[in-house]
Amino acid sequence: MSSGNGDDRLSRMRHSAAHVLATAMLDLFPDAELGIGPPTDDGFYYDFQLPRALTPDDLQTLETSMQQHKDADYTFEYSEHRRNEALEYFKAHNQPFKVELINDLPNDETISYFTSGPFVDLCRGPHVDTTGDIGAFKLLSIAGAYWRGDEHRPQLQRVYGTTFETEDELTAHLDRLEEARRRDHRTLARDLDLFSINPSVGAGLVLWHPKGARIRELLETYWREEHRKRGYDMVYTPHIGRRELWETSGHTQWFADGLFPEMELEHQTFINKPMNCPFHVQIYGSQTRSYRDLPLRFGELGTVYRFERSGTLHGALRVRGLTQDDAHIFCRQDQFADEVSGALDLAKSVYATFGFNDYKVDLSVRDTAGDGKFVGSDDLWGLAEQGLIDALDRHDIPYDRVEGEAAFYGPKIDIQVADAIGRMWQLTTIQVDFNLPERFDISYEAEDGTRKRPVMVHRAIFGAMERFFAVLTEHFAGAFPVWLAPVQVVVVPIADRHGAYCTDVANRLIDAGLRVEIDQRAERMNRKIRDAQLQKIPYMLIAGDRDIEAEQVSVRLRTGGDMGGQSVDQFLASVLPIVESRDPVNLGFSA
RNA sequence: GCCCAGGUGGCUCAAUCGGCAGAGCAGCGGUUUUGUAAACCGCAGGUUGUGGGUUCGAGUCCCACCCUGGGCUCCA
Repeated sequence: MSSGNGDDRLSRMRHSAAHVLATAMLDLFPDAELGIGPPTDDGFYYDFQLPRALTPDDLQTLETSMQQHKDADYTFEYSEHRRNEALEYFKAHNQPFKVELINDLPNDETISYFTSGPFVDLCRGPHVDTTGDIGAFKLLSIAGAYWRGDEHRPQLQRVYGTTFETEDELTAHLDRLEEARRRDHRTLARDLDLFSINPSVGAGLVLWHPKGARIRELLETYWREEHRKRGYDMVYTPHIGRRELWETSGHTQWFADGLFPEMELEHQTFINKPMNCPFHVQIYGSQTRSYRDLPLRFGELGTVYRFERSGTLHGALRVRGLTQDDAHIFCRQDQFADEVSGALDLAKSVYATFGFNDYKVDLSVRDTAGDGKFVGSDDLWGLAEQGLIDALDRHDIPYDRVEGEAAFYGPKIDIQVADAIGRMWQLTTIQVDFNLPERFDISYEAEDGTRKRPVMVHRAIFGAMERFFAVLTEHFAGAFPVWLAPVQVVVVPIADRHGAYCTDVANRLIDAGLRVEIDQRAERMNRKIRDAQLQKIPYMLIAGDRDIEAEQVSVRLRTGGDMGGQSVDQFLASVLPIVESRDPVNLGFSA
């Protein structure tokens, strides 16, 4: 079945390829039990229960067999069947998963098969006409997957593959996968000495090395500047706090799975904070607030700890200790749409700074079912949702409404950005919360002298420093913009006798505020250039006899190319403006 | 957590049937003083993830644990 994936020709091909994969699998293992085999966004998979674990060699065997079934050019034939007949057929063929699927189909649903040569599958279609119409295909990987995504059900072996109309398109897709591997932040982090994750420290806990830390510091400075401009006040709060605080906030109830174990100290129980909000609420509550004070915007780069299951950890993208670029805005009900709008504005401005030109917005709301996953009254949820919609409309931002994905305390806007090779990353989240103010009983004194409840907006723009840094690393493939590059310039003396001149050049650049290294190693210039290239240092300034004679340096860019001789002042005049403007791509020279 | 695949100097990898743990890069020492992506010679570097077991003998076989990776959202 391909619902939700479109019925276009490519999806039909992929869905059909999944059937051919199952055909080949039954050749290899006649006893294979079939799960499901749908098309996906860029390929297809099929799940199987098999007598033994698949090996990478099996993929080759399966591909060869698939090619034979494709060449046989079987017609995909559609047929309809009565429920009893279908149940008997799949029972007789020892396909318990198919039997379960049929049993779960609504009574009025038509039960249909698609037959292609020797293979019959319970399937709604659609398919291409014949197996020969499946384009260029390739099997990619084997993975475990629970039947119906439920960890309490049997685990099947999933084979992933992909299909494109032509060999060229398939090759291009495989090249994209290769490009993604080349950009992997875990590899780049080691090669560029940015951060490490060390089992003796703990899984999911990031150690920032000097170069990574330098980038983080620059990101944080930028973040603080942007927030101060927009009326945020910075706060700091501790890493641990009393458990009661989290009981009040609801985290011990609603977020229990994510909490690190408790610590007992002098008859009090503490936990590592999984979120910063209760602390910020305490700061709000530390004095009587007037309607005139609102909105109050408290920002913090707050490090929180969340227990993530070991299998879900991934480099710096998914970790157990993360620093949220968090803020909580306390405002009046009539202000919160403005505040959400302001946060959207900030997000757009931040994306532009990093060259993220494309993004997608989800509005996550409650299930209509509700089913006890959410707290708070219907009225408040309705108000919150309307405020988010108003803010999105004000920016003319299109969005998808996602039912059931709201936070337990309120609806939210999530933004995914597309990186340089088109992959989507969830960064920003903006959440309205009528619940915490209630639970912590915070208020402000209104114009009419009554006590009123403020509304809280939680929001993170980068999301978390660890994750954002990983995304940037992959987005830029390690070639960070000049303003972020840990080392912006390396000065390369051609021979030892040029060392003093190079030191002088480097000092002038450092005085101008650039991050500079001199490569004084007893290596040839070619080697120094190669190493600087591999470190993706934006500028190499080379100086030998000719340069000293002309009181110049020879400029080389990491993008390749000798820019020729320049005076240090000329060089600074090209580079300083792009550092100042935080240009995401420009190196300041036309190559 | 679960399934599968892995874990051998800092990194990338080798080691036949269970029989002396090896190479390149990085590092260190020396020689070379160089014009736009890797100079040359040498040295050092290991409790093979951890713990246990089998064996005359374990990187290799068995058990447990830890960590890393691919997945566990797409529902005929």
